[in-house]
Amino acid sequence: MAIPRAAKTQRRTRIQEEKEEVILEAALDVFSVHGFRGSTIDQIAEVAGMSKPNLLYYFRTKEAMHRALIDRVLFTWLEPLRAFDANGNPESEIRSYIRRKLEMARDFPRESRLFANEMLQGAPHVEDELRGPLKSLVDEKAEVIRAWAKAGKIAKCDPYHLIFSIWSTTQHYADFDVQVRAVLGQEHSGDGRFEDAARYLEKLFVDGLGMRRP
Amino acid sequence: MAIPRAAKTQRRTRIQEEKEEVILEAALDVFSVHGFRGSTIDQIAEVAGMSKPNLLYYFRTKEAMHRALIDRVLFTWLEPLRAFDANGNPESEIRSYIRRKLEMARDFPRESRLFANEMLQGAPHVEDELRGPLKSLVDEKAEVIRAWAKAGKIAKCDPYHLIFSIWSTTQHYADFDVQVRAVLGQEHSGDGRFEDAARYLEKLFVDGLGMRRP
DNA sequence: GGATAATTTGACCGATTGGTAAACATTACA
DNA sequence: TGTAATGTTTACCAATCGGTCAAATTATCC
Repeated sequence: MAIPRAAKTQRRTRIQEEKEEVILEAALDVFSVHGFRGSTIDQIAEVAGMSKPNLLYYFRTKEAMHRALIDRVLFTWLEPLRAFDANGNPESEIRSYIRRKLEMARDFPRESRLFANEMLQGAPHVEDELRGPLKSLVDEKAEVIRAWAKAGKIAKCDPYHLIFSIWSTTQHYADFDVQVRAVLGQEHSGDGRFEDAARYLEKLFVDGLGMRRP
Repeated sequence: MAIPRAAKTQRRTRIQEEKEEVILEAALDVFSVHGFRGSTIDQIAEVAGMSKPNLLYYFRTKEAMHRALIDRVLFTWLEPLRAFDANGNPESEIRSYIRRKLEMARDFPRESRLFANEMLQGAPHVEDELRGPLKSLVDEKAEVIRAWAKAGKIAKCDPYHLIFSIWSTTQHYADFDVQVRAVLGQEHSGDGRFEDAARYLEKLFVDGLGMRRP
């Protein structure tokens, strides 16, 4: 008797772990490009190289697949912000945050697009996470930045909009990759644009925080 | 005999103009949220308040509707960049460009999201426009910025990444509106966040271009 | 090796998809 | 006002959608 998701034995089989991995990988491919509504189980099944009913054996619904994907990605996505250190040097913290975010845009563009799609649609599946854990984390880091400004370590600025602008500029290189490539032309077809962006953005934000002034 | 899109007489009827307007308005509502694949003709028809076959009388296919929408929006969307004046004062040009882009994010968020959706999907419908007209316009304005830098009016910087960063930061307030609202909390439920963003971004970029240094 | 549980698949279902045909209603214009 | 063109709707189509079911196959463990 087939009981999906191993309801009988609480432990997950080796096959389960492997197949769920394959499915989520395929789902990331599809969802990140077409969004939730625009993606079909058949598409994902084809990318995953298995039959549709087989997919539905591991994830009972399309929503369950999307949910699992979002949950997994959400945590690792906030990793760089979490690593933002209150005790560190402001300039190097800002620099390394930008660098890390750009590396993620370069190495995990699908994850970035998955979130972008979700945001564009009004975050119907993750609004709670935004208002809860995300807001808390941002509030905490905003307080750090505010404290730096109060201590005279950096110029005064709105910490929330600072964070927004770092998010948007870095993720832009993942989400709008086609546009960036089209505008830059084929001479930047390698990963050079990420290094150029890193140089430009680090300078922009460091100067913007007045950390380079005497 | 019904011939779609007035094939016989070349002129467009009053009714045609009105209905096509209504349809494109509804299509913008739907496409901007769900993307091309995720949107259905029935959805658009319901928003437009007419029957599905009636929609298809004016636009023969879903693609034709999307195409017409993109074409119309594309032109007005680049308006602010076109207005960027080589003979103007660098600081005020940058400032007003940022302000204009933020106003568009505030007043035309659907148009912004429509493009964002298209970019996320790899620009399957507009890649030619990106490589052609868009790239030309950006190349032209980039040259202006480079000339300013050479003349010592602003600090040296990569003009392409400067433009990218202005695009991304401003459009962020349209495309990621849910996230911005969630993080800022409900006390910023009005349009105040746009004014805060304008203040922050103008300062960031003006400082970044060294225009405030002695 | 055999029993038992876990996995996989083909056939199928009702709902929804983009789109059509033709009848019906309305408008514009002589 | 008559009539031809334009506009609208009902009924429908084949394809695809998310998802189910039972049967077949494979892995696991004693």
